[in-house]
Amino acid sequence: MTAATLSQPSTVPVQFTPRPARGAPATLTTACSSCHLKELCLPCGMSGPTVDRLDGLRFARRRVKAGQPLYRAGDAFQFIYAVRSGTFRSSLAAADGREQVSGFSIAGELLGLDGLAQGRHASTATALEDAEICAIPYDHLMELSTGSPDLQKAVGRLMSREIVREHGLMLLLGSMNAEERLAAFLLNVSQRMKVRGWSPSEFHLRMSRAEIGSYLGMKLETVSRTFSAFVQQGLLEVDKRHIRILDLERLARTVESRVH
Amino acid sequence: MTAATLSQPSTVPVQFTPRPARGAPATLTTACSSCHLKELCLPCGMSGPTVDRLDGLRFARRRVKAGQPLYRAGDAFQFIYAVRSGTFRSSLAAADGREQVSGFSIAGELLGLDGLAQGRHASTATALEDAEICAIPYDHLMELSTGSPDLQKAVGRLMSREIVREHGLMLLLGSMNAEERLAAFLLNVSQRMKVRGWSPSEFHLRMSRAEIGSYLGMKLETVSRTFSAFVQQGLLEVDKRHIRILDLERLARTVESRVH
DNA sequence: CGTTTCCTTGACTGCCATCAAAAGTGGTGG
DNA sequence: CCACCACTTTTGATGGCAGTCAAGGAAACG
Repeated sequence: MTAATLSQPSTVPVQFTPRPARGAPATLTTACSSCHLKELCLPCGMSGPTVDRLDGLRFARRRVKAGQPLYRAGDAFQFIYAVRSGTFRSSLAAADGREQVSGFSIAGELLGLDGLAQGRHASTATALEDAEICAIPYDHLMELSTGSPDLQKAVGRLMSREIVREHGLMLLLGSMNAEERLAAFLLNVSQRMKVRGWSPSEFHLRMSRAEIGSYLGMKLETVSRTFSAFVQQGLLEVDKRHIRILDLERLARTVESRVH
Repeated sequence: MTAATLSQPSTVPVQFTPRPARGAPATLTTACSSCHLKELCLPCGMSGPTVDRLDGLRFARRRVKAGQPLYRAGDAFQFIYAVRSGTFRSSLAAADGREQVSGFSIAGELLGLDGLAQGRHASTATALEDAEICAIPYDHLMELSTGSPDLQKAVGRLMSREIVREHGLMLLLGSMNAEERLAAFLLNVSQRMKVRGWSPSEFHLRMSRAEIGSYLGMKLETVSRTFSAFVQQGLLEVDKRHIRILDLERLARTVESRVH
């Protein structure tokens, strides 16, 4: 529920893209059932036979170089993308040119679902480091799921998951102060690292202070100051973008420490 | 992308509700094709034959009294709801008990899609005035759409629309000041009124200043002050919850007037 | 008619944005 | 190797917007 001028990219000159195949000219094809990321991409209770069914779906793999867009706001919606490696930043542009980061995606996560509503992507997704993705043709996925209630439900859950994710961000943006925001961000990153089998207490952030700030609704200086405050409180060790969480529990309490 | 503690209602004691049929014991059933709201509920390019197909779907109508919940966070997800009349407030609860309004729904709009991801609703929907809704069994809708690519796509678009809506709210919460927020809110209400054939320049708000503030991420006093400021600037006439927009265009410029 | 809830307005405070400067980092080419 | 540049990050000083606390009035309710 916001002014149309904010949420619609429709005022932007349409950039229809029969996109020059960025990266690989010959696209590899892969099968989901043999992918080592399958529990991450499709964790919504998809069981054996349903995953097998997914193998009817052959999709393209593509490389995206650091700084390159995977898709842009206004691009025609064709694919949903699964990140195989690397990190992406999704951002929204307001009518006046302001831009805001709306999310980060790492290996095993999906992006691009926002394009379905309008037939065009509402956001721009940019690689923060060299990355590799699976491009899943949405039409094809729909065909496959016709007649497969399981798959159909799984796709629905994927979309709903995105809605729930944004719910959390709204809570954050609407009612938290700087320390709570950054703590929530770090805990979230930590948990996603953990799910992937990487260390939940020590990781390398791929995004700048400014990008974190844009995502969390605060200025880059405030992000930096808040990192420093956490270090002083003994919660973190920070070396530029390398983070080590020293006291996860106290960090978690920070999020809920609305004094009032 | 936020801490799990924020977005998950899973820490809340499960409130499974074989809900006492609130309202009507005997549920009326209706057909979509004869509903005067059908262009509002399902505006995503659903054409004649597809709507006819919807008529295989018979669903319950239910009345909800002002102040009563339609569903609560944690309730098992069964239905998506179409508002026939009245207004609903959706709200999220953080782990520490803080609550935040995540949206308002008026006649012709859908709600409840957030429950799909977890099989339980993530938010609570409460009637702000006496209301009437259609409860559409999600399982049944899925069955119907199996074998109907059109209907399937339409459902997908509905979900995506919700994602895009939340995008707009994120932009608002992340980067606007008080005047911009309230202006964006009023413009949004105005447009939704217009779509429904009601006056876009004069309407009655069903929610309190506190609820508007919660939704926009500001305190009720600030909402009140900002209303007063708009009145002084000659943008609005305000009589409690009755609003008349005097200068829509200048109000729209307010939203984009990031001085910067 | 009393009680409660909602709204408005005022005074003060505090958090974070803004402006500014300096140090650190990485890449490029002489 | 080092000079040079562009960019990121950190830290300090200051100011403004909105939060907080408080009080009074208006409307709604039982």
